[in-house]
Amino acid sequence: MTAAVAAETVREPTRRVTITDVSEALGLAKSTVSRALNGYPDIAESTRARISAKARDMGYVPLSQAQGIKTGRTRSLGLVIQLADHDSHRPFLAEFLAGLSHAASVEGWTLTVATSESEGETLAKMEALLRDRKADGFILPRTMLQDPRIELLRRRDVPFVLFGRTGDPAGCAWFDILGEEAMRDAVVWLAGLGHRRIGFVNGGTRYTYSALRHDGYVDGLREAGIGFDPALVLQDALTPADGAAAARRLLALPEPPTAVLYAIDAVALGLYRVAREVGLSVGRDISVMAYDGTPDGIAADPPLTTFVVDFRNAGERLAAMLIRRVRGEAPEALRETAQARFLDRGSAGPPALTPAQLKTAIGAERPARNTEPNGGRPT
Amino acid sequence: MTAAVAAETVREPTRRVTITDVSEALGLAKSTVSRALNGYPDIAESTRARISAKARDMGYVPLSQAQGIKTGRTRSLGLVIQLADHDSHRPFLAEFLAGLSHAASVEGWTLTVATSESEGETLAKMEALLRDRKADGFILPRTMLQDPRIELLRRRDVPFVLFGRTGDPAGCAWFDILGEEAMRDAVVWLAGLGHRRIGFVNGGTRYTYSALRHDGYVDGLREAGIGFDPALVLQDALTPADGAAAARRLLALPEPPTAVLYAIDAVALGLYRVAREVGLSVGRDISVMAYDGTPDGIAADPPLTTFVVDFRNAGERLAAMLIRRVRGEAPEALRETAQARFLDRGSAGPPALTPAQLKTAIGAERPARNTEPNGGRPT
DNA sequence: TCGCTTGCCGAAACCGGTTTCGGTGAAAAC
DNA sequence: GTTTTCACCGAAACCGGTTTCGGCAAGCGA
Repeated sequence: MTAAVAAETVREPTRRVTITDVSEALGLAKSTVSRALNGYPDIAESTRARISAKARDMGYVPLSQAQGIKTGRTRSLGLVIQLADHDSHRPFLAEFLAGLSHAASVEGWTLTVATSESEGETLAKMEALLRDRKADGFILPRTMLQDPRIELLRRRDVPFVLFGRTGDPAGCAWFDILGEEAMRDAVVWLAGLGHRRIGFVNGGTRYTYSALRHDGYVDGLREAGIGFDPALVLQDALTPADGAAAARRLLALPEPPTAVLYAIDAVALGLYRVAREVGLSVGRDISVMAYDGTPDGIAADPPLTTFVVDFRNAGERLAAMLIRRVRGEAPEALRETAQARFLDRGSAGPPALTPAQLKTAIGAERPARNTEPNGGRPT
Repeated sequence: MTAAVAAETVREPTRRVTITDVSEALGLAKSTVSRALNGYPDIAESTRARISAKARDMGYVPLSQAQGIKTGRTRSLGLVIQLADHDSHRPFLAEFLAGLSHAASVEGWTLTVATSESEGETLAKMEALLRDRKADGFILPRTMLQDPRIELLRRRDVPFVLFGRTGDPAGCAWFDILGEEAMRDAVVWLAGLGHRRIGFVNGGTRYTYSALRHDGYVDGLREAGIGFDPALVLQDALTPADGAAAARRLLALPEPPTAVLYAIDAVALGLYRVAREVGLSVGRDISVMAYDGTPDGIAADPPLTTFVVDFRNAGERLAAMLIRRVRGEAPEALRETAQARFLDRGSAGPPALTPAQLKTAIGAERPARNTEPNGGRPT
C-alpha cells in the first residue's frame, strides 16, 4: 500500500539531458556539440573544452541507441555461449562473465548474452544479434582449428576476438592461455619427480587448444629426455566418464604410466574413480595432473594438482580488446597471451611403484569396493 | 589470403528493409504502416492484413533501437548477477542463462547481462542499464526478504520479476520453486526410514528461501510426529566449510542426529568431509539429504540424495513473464511456482545406529586418516 | 438535402543523435 | 587595400521509427 503510494509520488520525472539541452545551454548548434564530443578536427580546441566541460557537469551521456540509428553501433559486446554437457568451461562461466562485464562497463559498454545448443544455432544467434544491433562485435570462446563463426564474421566484416587461437590467424585478434607451456612444464615436473612413463589424456581434437597441448606434452618429453610412446596418448576425452575410460586403458597397458597428465581438470576426476576401484592411492601409486583450476579439484581427495587459469582476467582482456577492435584498431595489434599458474595440491608425487609393480598391484587388489571405514557394521 | 579476398567480394550490401520500404511498396504513408503493425484501432482490418502480409514477405523487422528512441523500450531483458564466492547458484548459471536466452529469443528479445560484487554495485548497474536503455526490465535472482533491488525498481516504476519470493509481495511478479515442500517431504521421508533425530542446516537467513525452508522442515516434523529441537537447527551455512562446521556441531551434541537435512547441496558436501574424518559411512551411519541438484553431488561418494531444481525451466518461465510484464500485464497475474524433483541417490538410508551408538562410534574411530587401500607401501 | 459523426488514412512533427554542406570572419597572400 | 585561404561554426537533412493532428469521404439521422 505505502509502496504503491510511493511509486505514485516519488516517481522521478528526471528527463534525461540530451545533446540539445547542452547545445542550448551553451548557445551553440547541436551539430557543433556532437562534432566536438566526437573529436572532429573542425572544432576549435577552446570550444571543445568548453563543450565537454559543460556536458560533463550537466551529466550528459549520449544515448547509445540514438547514436546507433545513424552509426550502426550501440556500444555492446556480443557473447553466444554454445552449451554442451561436456563443457569444461561451465564452472568458470561466472568468472568469465564478471571479467567481460567489468571491462565493458568501465568503458560504458554492455554485454549481450545468448546461448545455443548447436553450431548452426550459434551462427543464427549471432546473425540475429547483428540484425537487431544488439552486438557490435563478438567474443568467441572455445575456438576451433576450423571455425565457422570466424568465417561468418570475417565475411560480414564484423569485429571479433578469440578466446583461444585458430588455424588461419588472418584478421583475428585473440587472447589465449599458453596451455602448451603448462603441459610442457607438467611433463618436466613429473620427470623431475622420477616418472618416466607419463600418460597424456587430451581434450577435443577439433579445438585449437588440443593440438597445442599435445605439442606441449611432446616438448616436455623431449626436454626431459623421454621417448614418445603413442600408446600413452589418448584424445577426445571431454567428460569424467571419458577420463575414467582413458585411465582404464592406460592402466591396462603392458607397461602402464605412473603418472597421467590430463588436458582438462574435470576429465581428470575420472581417474580418481578408477583409482578407487582398483585400489590405487592417487598421489602415491599413481600421479595425476591437469589443467583449468576447477573448484571441483579442491574437493577431490587428494586435491588435484593443476594449472589454474584466470578466467576473470581473460574476460577483462577480451572485452577491452574487442572494444578497441570495434573502434577500428587493427587485429594484428590485439593479440595477447598469458600463462596458467601452477598449483601443487598433492595429486602428483614421486612414483611409489615401477610400472611393473603398478601392474601387479592392480591385479592383486580387486575387489576393492569394500573400503569404507566402517564396512561390516550390522544394520 | 583467400579469406581476405572473400571478405572483400562477398561482403553483402544487404541494406535492411525499413518501414519506408514497406510503405512505398504499398503506396501508403509510413505512419499508416507503423500504426497497422502496432495494432492501432484506426486502421481498417483489410489494410492491416495487406500491410502485415507485405511486411512479412519483404522480411521487414523493425529496428528495436529506432523504436526505442521514441518508445523507450528496446526488447531487452536485464540480469545483474551479484557474485559471491558462496553462491550456490553458480553451477547452474549456464542452465539459467540458457532458459532466459531461449525464451527471450522466441519473442525476439535479447538478454543483457552485467555482474557486480556488492549490493551497491548491483543497484548502480541496474541504473546504468536503464539509463542506456539496455534493459526494459529485470530478472532478480536470489531474492531477499527485504530487497533493495525491488525497492529501487518499484520506485522507478520499472518492470521486474523475482526468482524467489519476498517479504512485501505488492507489485511483484515471481517464479519460485517450493523449497518448503521439498524440506517437508525430506523430513517425512527420513522419518519413514526410521530417523527420529533429524538435523537441519539452513542457508542465509537474509534470503527469502531460508525462512520458507525452515517452515518446511518444521512442517515435516509435525507431520511425522517428531518434536522440534532447536539444537538440531543451524542457520546461515553457505559454503562447504560452513557445512562441515555444522556437521561437527551436530555430531557433538549429546544426542546427535542420525540424519541431516541441508538446504543447499554444496553445503552438504561439507558433511562428507567430516564423516570421512570421524570414520562414519555416509548413507549408513549418517544420512544426508539436500537441495539444488548440483552436478558435484553426483561425484560424491555415495552420490548425494537431493531435490533437483530445473534452472533452465526457471529461466524460461521468468523471461516469458518479464516480457509480459513489460508489455503491461499486471504483476498479480504473473506468479508461478514449481516443485523440485526428488532424486534418491543413496546418501540417505535407514539409520544403522541409534544416536547413542553414533556418539560412541565417533569417539572410537579416530584417527581415521589412514584409510587408503594401499596405505603402508614403501616409497 | 443538409449537417454531423465516424472510420480511415496522410502529412508533419518528433525522438536524440550524426553528418553533409555552406557560410562567415579573420588572417594570410598579393 | 583587395583578394584568397582557412579555421570554425550553423543550418538542415538524415537515420528509422512513433505519434499527433487534421482532412476527407462515406454513413447516419433529421
